[in-house]
Amino acid sequence: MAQDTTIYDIAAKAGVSASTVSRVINNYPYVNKETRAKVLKVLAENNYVQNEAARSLVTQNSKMAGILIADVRTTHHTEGVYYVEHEFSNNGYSCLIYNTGTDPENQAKYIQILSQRKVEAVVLMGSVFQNSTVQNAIMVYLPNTPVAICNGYMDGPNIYGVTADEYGGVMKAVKLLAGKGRKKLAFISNHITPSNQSKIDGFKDGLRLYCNAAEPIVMEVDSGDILEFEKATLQLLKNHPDTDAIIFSEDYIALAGLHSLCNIGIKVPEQVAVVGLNNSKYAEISNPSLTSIDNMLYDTSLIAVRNVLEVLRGGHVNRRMSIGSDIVERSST
Amino acid sequence: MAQDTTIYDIAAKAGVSASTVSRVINNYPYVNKETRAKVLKVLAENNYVQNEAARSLVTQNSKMAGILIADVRTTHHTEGVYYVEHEFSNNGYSCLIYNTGTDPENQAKYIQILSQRKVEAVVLMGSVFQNSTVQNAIMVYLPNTPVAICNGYMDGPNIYGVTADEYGGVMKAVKLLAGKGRKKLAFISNHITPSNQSKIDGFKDGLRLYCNAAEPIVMEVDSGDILEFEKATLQLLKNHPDTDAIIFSEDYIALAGLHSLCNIGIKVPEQVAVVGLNNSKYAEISNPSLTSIDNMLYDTSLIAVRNVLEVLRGGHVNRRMSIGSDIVERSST
DNA sequence: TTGTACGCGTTATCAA
DNA sequence: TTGATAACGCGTACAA
Repeated sequence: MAQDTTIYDIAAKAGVSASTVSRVINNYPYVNKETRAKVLKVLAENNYVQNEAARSLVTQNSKMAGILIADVRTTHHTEGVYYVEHEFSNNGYSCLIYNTGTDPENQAKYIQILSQRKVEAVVLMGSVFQNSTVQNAIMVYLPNTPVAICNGYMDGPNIYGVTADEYGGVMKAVKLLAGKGRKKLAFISNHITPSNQSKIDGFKDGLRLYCNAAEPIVMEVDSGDILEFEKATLQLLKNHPDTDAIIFSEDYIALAGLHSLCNIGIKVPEQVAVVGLNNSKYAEISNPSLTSIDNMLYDTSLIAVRNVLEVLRGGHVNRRMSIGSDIVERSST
Repeated sequence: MAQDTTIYDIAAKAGVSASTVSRVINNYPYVNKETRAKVLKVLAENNYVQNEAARSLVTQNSKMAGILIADVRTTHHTEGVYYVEHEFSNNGYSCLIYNTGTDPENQAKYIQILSQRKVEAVVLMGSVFQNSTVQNAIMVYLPNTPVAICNGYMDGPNIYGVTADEYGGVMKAVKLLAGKGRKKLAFISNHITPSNQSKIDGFKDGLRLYCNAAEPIVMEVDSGDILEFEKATLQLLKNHPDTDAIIFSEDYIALAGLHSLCNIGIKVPEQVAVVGLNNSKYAEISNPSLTSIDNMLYDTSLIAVRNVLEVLRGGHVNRRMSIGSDIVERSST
């Protein structure tokens, strides 16, 4: 905040009224050509910029959108933030971003903050936001604001979910591994979100279908420390030495697993096959490169933004969308 | 935007005036205890939330900060965004984030947008923003707003730079490699930013000091495609088959290099040592784990925010700060 | 084609 | 301790 020049200052210097200045700024048709030129000149000379707070107040639209993410550092949704911000930006919206953590109460707090900031649309990055506390906060504080949730679904007249079929993706991975003769498959997951739960379900159902209903070995490790996943991998092999394939709930932890396997001299994929999930950019440059289930982050993110933008335009959008999820085979299987 | 309840609605329901409601909301002292209780009750019953736009307009402070980053997907500053947002949030500020790309004109455009949104502080993530176009835009559009630049420096009364000593960090790496008997060192860099330039300078001066002024082999690859860096690594070895150590300007491209070396059967570190830069979380789980120069992203990000927050509090802050940069040795050297 | 007057939802200054 | 009233900077009927 400074010695900001207002439309009144401009008006005075141009010898017109404030409303005329406003008309010029907003490209109103019926303004005298010379008047417009004169005002534009003064506007430029003074580096005038509109005060968005004032504009918002009278027009009742903030041209702001909100992005909520648990933690930009650790979730693969980080890249999604780029697509979402970029698309909003291209449509004239500025994005407020918040790292909310995984606690529903805390997440709900940010829903309220978004309402306070009068954002016109919201995108929730990831299924961590798929919980009743958040759902309720939306009902109370943002009942008329289109809210999209990436990789999740919640019931609500203004909530638009778009999910990747991770359940089916993991099943495909199981099928692939079974087809390659793997007998003893395991699954290692981090923090249980709805998304991770459906991956686990896909794993179990996959075993039933493709592995003669072999007993599902599933490890859940709820930790932010990557070392814990290296330990878990080793522990898994200690408990089940005949494991010949491991599917991880995320590429990042698959890489950690790969690292610990390599450390104890286990050959990948000869002895143990490894599958990640996200198809992140790190999967293709790891050693060995990582076979990964692609949960279509790019597509789900983009569809999420476009859905809320379409709703803002008054269009109709399906409240629940899902897209297929493929597997990208590389050297680790 | 909806059927928002205002302080007038609350006032009416509580049987008091709007100003009293405002006083309660803002915790003014001289309000009758029972009046306050009554107002608070009505406030809660109606899920009242303040309109920030209106508040901003009269108080002349937006409680918003701006974060500019070239591309959250591809710069290692992504993690910095977390620290910056988190710290701002803890101090009551909401963060507007924009992906600006590397074109100075475009970056400057966002400076203007930030001014329009009346942000109270700005953090620029990375030395890509260290250019005269941005510097000038700040002078014109944000002359009184504290601006911090992470890993860079620009002259200006309200610009606060904090850099890691990457020059010295790379020199240390050269020293380490020379100490291990490496004779033929090379450096591969991506897009030339001021930061990358100083890394290259450190490389050259390091060779002069520790490698008997060996001729510096430097490759610059300006591409967003990671495959180009794999190719560059192979090309380097073709042109200089006796290369026995490569320093990369970032971990991510070092990992790509590692991958291509591995692919053609070159042993790391036996035949070629590899050093990355950033000390990212991927360095410790790669195969082999990656020796990396730590440019203190956590520290520089946090110092950047804290500097602008301190300025907002009226405190004095050095406009130019630098912190040491260490090397973390792992299996790749 | 232009200017006047009012309102957006708050906080701040007065008087009472 | 409380309530009018006037800003904050802008957009927009309405009148001219």
